[in-house]
Amino acid sequence: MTDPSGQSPPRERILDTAYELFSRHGIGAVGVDRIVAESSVAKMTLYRHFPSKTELALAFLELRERRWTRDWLQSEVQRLASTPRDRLLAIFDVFDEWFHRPDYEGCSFINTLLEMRESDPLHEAAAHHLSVIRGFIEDLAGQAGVEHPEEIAFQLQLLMIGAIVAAGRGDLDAARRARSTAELILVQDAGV
Amino acid sequence: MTDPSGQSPPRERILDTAYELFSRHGIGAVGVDRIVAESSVAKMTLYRHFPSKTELALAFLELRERRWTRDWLQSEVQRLASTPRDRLLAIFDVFDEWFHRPDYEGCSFINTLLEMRESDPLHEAAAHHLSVIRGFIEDLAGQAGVEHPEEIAFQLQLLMIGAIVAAGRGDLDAARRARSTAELILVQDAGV
DNA sequence: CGTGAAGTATACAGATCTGTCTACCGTAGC
DNA sequence: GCTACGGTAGACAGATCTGTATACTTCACG
Repeated sequence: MTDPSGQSPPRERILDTAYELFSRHGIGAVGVDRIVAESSVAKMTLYRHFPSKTELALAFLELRERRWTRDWLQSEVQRLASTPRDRLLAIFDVFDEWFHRPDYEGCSFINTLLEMRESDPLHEAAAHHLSVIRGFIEDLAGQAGVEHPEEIAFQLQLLMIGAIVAAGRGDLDAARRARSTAELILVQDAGV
Repeated sequence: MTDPSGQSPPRERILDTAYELFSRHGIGAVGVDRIVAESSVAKMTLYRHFPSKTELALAFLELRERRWTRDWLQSEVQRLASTPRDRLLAIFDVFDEWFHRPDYEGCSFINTLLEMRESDPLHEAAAHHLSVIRGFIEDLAGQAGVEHPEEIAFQLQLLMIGAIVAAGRGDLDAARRARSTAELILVQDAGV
């Protein structure tokens, strides 16, 4: 993991630094030079491991999916609730905690999707990572035995995205409020 | 309006061009030089009317509120439906047409909110213009006699924002689908 | 007239960005 | 010991961006 001098290997340091900076400030707003400086690495080393900034950003989005989507969101949802149905609602409890962090950074997938033009590989990648999240919700909905898992997942993700943007505007209680509409959606499906 | 040679005054041409480019490509992605070129104006003329690019972008957001929020969204909603309650739902019909346009450009307020860092005047301005839209929805909700107009407006705007981002990802039917949850929210309020 | 304001055309300063090039260093493995 | 490779340090090319400076034209208005 770490070499004798106590440092992680260069590729790992680069990606870690890119993760911190890209997720906090956005991909476009962070230059390669800053990543090089803050990861204490030579510029040539970065370009040896990642042929372009775009490739580095794609690796960042992959890492974001592992750390944010899987190791945080999915993991917390499963920790907080035990039944699939409760877990669908727990998404909004997890979001509530997230929004209230003093260093709330927003969703890199939404930010990247909107920052990059269509046909940009980063735009496509962000869209993909968002659809992975929807797949996760759809799985939960399926396990919960709802009538139309795809539809439920779509509607819940609308609320999640709306809440994330609202939180970026300063509505820190957006998740708590979105949760009540999420409940409504689940009740409605059960009633059909 | 137009001078003898058939051209609008320079300030108007600049703002029109900025409107087209900023709303389609985002503020950060469009340089002052391109606006200068496409509005057939000298660079000094632009900086005579707008002291900085930020001021020009603020004027663009104001214009966006007039053209998009007032002259298009509000106007279409009132044209399509006659009762306040129907008008709340008509928002999503108007969005449906919007999303299906081949040149769907997204919401400049959301884009700017996420593109600019907090404390940036453009971030604040975008947040303001979004709250104006929520005020419009809240007014309609009040006229519709719902129990909690502020809450209804908040929830409907969550759906609107979620649908706009989903449309940016390619879900062109996001508005039509969001509409059904909007109906649910209104029914729920009526039932309390 | 003739004066001053507004517009034009263009060059330029200064910053920043991505990506490349060169020269050097340390070390692991043969 | 030598070689090959990964990393370092820093300069640099070339593009792009905001904003300014300069010199010329046009035209309304007193």
